[in-house]
Amino acid sequence: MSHMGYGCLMAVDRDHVLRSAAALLTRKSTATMDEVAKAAGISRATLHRHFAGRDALVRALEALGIAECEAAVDAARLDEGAASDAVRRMVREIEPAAGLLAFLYTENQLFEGEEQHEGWSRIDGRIAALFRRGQDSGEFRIDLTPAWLTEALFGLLASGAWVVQSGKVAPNDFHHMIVELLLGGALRREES
Amino acid sequence: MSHMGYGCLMAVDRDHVLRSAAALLTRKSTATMDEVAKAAGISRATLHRHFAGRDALVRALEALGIAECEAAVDAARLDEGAASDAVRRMVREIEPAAGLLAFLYTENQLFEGEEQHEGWSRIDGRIAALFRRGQDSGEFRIDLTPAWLTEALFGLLASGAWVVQSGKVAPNDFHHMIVELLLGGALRREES
DNA sequence: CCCATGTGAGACATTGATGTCTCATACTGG
DNA sequence: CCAGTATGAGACATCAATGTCTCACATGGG
Repeated sequence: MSHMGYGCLMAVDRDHVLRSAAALLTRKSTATMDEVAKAAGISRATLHRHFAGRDALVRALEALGIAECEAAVDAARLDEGAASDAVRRMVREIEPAAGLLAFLYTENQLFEGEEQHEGWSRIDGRIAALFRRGQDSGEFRIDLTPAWLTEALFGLLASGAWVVQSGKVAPNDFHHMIVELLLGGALRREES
Repeated sequence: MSHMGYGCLMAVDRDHVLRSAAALLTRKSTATMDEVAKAAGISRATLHRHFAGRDALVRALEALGIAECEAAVDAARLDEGAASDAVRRMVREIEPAAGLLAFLYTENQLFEGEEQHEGWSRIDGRIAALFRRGQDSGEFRIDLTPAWLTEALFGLLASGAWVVQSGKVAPNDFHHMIVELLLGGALRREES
């Protein structure tokens, strides 16, 4: 059926375009629609048929980022085992999306007055709940609020993505850098 | 003398415009030149007489940020006393400029191909040297590189500025949040 | 074979920000 | 009072990105 074929093809292409745009905008956040189209291997006309304008593209990327974040949070099983292990699993799962996250992180600074997507609130809530669980179990310190720890996590993910992209640190160190700084800090531990 | 008066007045006004622009762009990084002018209480023509274009304005803001950072680093006396105390002093000194830093932090993501200002390299180097000193003295752990700790510090400063601006945490908690997370991490300490 | 549909290429107008210019006005020092 | 100067207001051109449209081509199914 033409309708079936149409829908499937569009979906596949749309996803491919979205991935290409994410990869490009992660590196150059001011890329033109022409550049985005070229990066995806399609013409600007076709790009505009998929996403009616740059705004729609960014919104779609935001939705993709939210979906990947939520999937990562699901896969990390935040309510199982030690809270610190859950944090490690989460960073591990979210690492492939760190570049996209970094792009959306700065892009969100533009959405000044507008309310942010509901999906972010949900993800923020789930991660904050994990930090709160760690505090209740005595694993995490209580003088750093869950809200701040959540924000700091996203900030460190963005910083990590950029510092890896700039070549200052090896991609393999990404997970260790983020997790160890977030959980353990820079000070040397006496124990262990 | 007209020349004297001219120079002095320009300098004062220029600094005032720069501060206003920094305050506005910290909140709305995409503000128009008209908005910047209005925020400074001058006309767009006069703004353009001080800074020939948005690019020049951003460069001037970058120079201001570098100057304030360097002054903060100087005032913090990074090579005196315990490294962790030096970090605390530095964050304390740099806190007033955190908003401007956050703006420049995202703005630098646009300068893709271009080489960054030499001033940043100097500041990065001085801060990285502090972390290295802390490692050499056994105060800091050695598995987190000074380069990463430096980048993470700037990332946390930007995150802290935004989270305070959004009202999610109190401004008074800024210093404690940044320093304690950077130095101690989220895990509870057994000692002390 | 023929038609439908997606696509690429390009022309064209629009829009928003910006750079530039002129002119009238207010102030300041001599 | 007068000259010099900075300023504000606004007009105007420019420029880049974008939205929109048309047309030709290819491909795939009936």
